[in-house]
This record gives sequence, structure tokens and C-alpha cells, in this order.
Amino acid sequence: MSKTLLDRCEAGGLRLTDQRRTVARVLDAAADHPDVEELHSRAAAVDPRISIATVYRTVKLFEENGLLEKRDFGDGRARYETTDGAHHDHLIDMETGAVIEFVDPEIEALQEKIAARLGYRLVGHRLELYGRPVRGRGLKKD
Amino acid sequence: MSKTLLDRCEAGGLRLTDQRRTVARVLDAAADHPDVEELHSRAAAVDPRISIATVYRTVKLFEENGLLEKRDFGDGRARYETTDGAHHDHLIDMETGAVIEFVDPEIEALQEKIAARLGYRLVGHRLELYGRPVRGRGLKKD
DNA sequence: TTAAATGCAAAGGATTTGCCCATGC
DNA sequence: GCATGGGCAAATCCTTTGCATTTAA
Repeated sequence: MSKTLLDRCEAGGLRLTDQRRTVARVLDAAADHPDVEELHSRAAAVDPRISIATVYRTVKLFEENGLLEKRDFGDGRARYETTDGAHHDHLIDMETGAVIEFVDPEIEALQEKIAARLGYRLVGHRLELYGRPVRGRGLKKD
Repeated sequence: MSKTLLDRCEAGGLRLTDQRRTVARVLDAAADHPDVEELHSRAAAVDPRISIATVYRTVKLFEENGLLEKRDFGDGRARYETTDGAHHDHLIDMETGAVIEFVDPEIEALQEKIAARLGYRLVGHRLELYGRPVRGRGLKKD
């Protein structure tokens, strides 16, 4: 039911150029958390005219308009994902680098509580868990 | 009761140069979360021979030895704080940029639980809350 | 003594920007 | 048509590194 990024661009009154449309589509299609270089290569595959500077500018524009969220998982590059409704946090698999999304209402509530206790109204947060896969006792070791 | 960073350097068998000693003292004295440039200027105030390259090398060394933790609060620069025992998370005041430390055992436990549910053993985490100060109903507006 | 550390300046990687041409509306 | 956006390359910012020199142990 959630609208595509492209739809939300139009709704937001953003001027839509070919490049922006392409970047928006790439982001809509992305199930992962691509960095700018990755976005650029995916976009360039569709339309080779797109320069990386434009991708940077576009992604910043989208972020400023609340259509995208910037992430950084510690590797020095910014990663992006669309803000499609439901909020979630991330668990990073330390062995493979895989990023797993999760939601936990309990932890959300707890954060509000902590902020309130400190005299703040919670505006946003960032939670990342770093973990190693558990091999169940019944499975053989590798 | 917690040992100083300087003590822990010696205990860890790290070769102690004047520069490293100075950086360690600066970090011991810091109650905040200084970035490298800030560390350098504090260190240079004590011993002007210190170069910023050495500060970078020293914080990296300390971090690799588990004496320091690197933070990044979204402003593109790395910040450092000593790992003096108790773990804590951070709340960032969106109005002033102030960083407030807090501990909450409940949230720690919850994180373990979430990781376990996803099939992971929690190795580390990062939690930052971003908030705006609440003005109590009884206080006048500014 | 001698491997390891430092200073300096140059190199790197990610991101931004100036300038001039191209394009959406 | 005109304000905006885009391409390109140069510039910036933070951080790392090569190399000749100094220093801790």
C-alpha cells in the first residue's frame, strides 16, 4: 500500500528530471542498503548519462525531503534506504556483513521512556546490533 | 577504582613515547567526546611537538588494544572515549549538540533477546537517541 | 643497538562545489 | 524563457601513508 518513492517525489512537488526519476526507481527497486557508488552503477545501467555528482545531489535532496534515510554501518560510506512507513532497526552480521532489519515495539517504547527520564522528547534514534550467528547445539560445527 | 588509560597502556605492554603519554593523559582528562582535531589541539597545548598524524596513529593503536572506543555522531568526524568499565549509550541534544550518557539494563537485556530471536549472539551494539529538551509545564517559555 | 615511532607532506577515499551547458515546466 | 538541474573536474574534508629521522627499551 505504501506509495513508491517516485510517487512521493511528485506529491512533494519536486522537479522531476530523467536522472531523478531513474535514481528514484533504482531506490524503489532496492531491497538492500546500497551506497552511493552502488546506486550510481545501478542507475547508470539504466541511463548512462547519470553522473555520480548527480546521485549525491539527488540522494541529499531526497533525504532533505524526508523520502530517504541515510545510514552508516561503520564502513565510511553512507548508505540509503527509503522511508517506507514502518520504522525498523538493523542487525549487522559480523561474519558476512549482511544487514537484517527488525522491529521491536518494546524497545521503541523503552527508548521514549529513557529520553523522557532524561528530560527529552525523543525525535529520532539509531540502533544497530552487531552479532555473530548462533549455531544451534543440534547442528554440526563447520 | 578504574585505572587510568595511561596505566592500562603500561599494563598492555604498549611502548610509551612522550606523545602517547600526552595523548593518554588528555583522554584521561576528557569528560567529553573529542574528535581527533580537538585531541590534537589539547595535546599540542601540553607538548607542541605532537603532530596530528601521531594523534591519528595513537587513537587507532589505543582502539585496537581495546582502550578506546570510536564513536561517530553523524557529523563525519570520529570521536573517542575511554572504555572505562561501565558500558553506556548516548542521547544527543538536538538543540545544543550536547551528548548525554546513560545506562539502562533493561534495554541491554532486550537487545540480547532480539539478537537471540534472530539467531545471533550479540557482540556489540550502538544506540543513540536524538531528542529535544522538554520544557516542563510549570516553566516559562524562553 | 635496532626495531618501532614520529613529522612532514603527499596520497587517498568519500563527498561537495564552481562553472557553464542543458532541460523541465 | 528562465530558474533549476546536470556534467565534469577541481576542491574539501577527514584520515592514512611513505620516507627520512629520532627514540624507547
